[in-house]
Amino acid sequence: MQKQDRPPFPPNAALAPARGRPRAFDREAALAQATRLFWRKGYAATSIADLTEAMGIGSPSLYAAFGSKETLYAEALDWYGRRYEALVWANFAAAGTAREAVEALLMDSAAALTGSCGADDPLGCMVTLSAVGSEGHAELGDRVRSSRALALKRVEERLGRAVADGELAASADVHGLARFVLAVQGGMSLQARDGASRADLEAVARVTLSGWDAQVSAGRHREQRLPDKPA
Amino acid sequence: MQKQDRPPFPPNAALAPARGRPRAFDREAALAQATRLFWRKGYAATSIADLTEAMGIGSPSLYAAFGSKETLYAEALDWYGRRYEALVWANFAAAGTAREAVEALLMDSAAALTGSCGADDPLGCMVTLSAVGSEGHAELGDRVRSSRALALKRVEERLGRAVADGELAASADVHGLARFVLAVQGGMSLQARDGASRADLEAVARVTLSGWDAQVSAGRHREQRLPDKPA
DNA sequence: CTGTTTCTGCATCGATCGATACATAAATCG
DNA sequence: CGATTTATGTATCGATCGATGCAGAAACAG
Repeated sequence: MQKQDRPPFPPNAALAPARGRPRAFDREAALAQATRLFWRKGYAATSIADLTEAMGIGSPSLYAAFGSKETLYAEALDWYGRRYEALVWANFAAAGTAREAVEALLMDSAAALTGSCGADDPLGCMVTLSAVGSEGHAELGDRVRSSRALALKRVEERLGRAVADGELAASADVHGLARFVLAVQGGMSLQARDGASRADLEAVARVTLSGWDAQVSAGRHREQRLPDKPA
Repeated sequence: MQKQDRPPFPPNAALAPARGRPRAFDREAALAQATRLFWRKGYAATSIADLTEAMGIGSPSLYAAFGSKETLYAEALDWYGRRYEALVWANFAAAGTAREAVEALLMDSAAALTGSCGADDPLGCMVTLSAVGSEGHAELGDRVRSSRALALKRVEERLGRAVADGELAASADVHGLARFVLAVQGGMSLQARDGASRADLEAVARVTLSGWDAQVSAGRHREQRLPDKPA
């Protein structure tokens, strides 16, 4: 129902002859600014006037290029994923063991969530902290919820593989462990937004991993001989 | 700058003769409805029209009784604390050991955050999930941040006492452990808002406590003989 | 050049935002 | 009773909300 940014054909935009007056601003840079603003203030508290000021364009240009506030937010979510997802998930995916994957996820999160990667990015994770689903925007809400569900699925899948590999006991609560890991990561986002430092969050990660190690070995002990908690 | 609800003198409101036309609505019930709405939708996404409809009053009555949207939100935070804080912190405070206190905190949170106490309350913690500080309302932001900081201080204080009692090793990272426990609780709020069940969150709590037990004993082991992780 | 297409800046749309003015109603005081 | 005080209901305030109309500018095709 809304004209897209440059028609979809030809698929290679570089070959499009670009009819009409060319755009006077960098669409990518403007989207980056919009993303940072939504990230920092949330959807409802960010006005079109805020956006046009941060993006350095007029409102007709914004609507011509991005359609509406809702579709701009959706594009901002996509851009955020493309730009930041690898910071937290690349080492997770490359790790040889579930233990190392979780360690990478939490330690990399401690850095990314406190702005230790990008220069002056907002604190915490835009997707984790987004409350757009509670603000009456069902479509955007589904989007962020499914992103968060995907993260849970990734960890569950990795832990399931660890069970298949024998790294984790077959009796391990894969779903509970996955929810636990993402609960810690989500809590790190909340604390980052309140000003926790990278070192603060790394301490959280260390405690988590110590518990992970001990629980896994305790689980094996329990599996072999102990019916109750060790201490 | 704003007339309070009934003058502060005499201090006992029941003895006040109540001059003028009496209020036609239950202030407490109206505040409860306002709290639920702010809790569910957040500050920015909740309009005065939403509030007056939910509270069943006209806007002049709202302003006469509560001052402004900001002061109403502040009162809602107070009311939320009075009404729900004990659900999560009473058993924590009464527990004989730090281990039992943390267990109580997380298990009671699993119930409260999923609406297993009140009938149809919103999901997750209003204070934990409040983003009002990022939405450009500094005063309210300080309020929720200090509430969250108080929770951290409570856990730190309890863990510090556990170290003094000998329950935890003197080498235990009290700050990191406290941040860890609250990160898990915060993550539980996020997952509750996404629809996680009480059983889901209790699984998270169990994993956390297993790790706690194992880490504490591992810490003691390390303190006594082992320089590295057990497994 | 003319015609077509697309983007930009100015002005502004109707709707809704948070917040009130005002007249009236309902209570107490004297 | 009238005088005073406070709350309510209607109607509305100026400001801002998200979103556009429109004329001119800047590129293309012919």
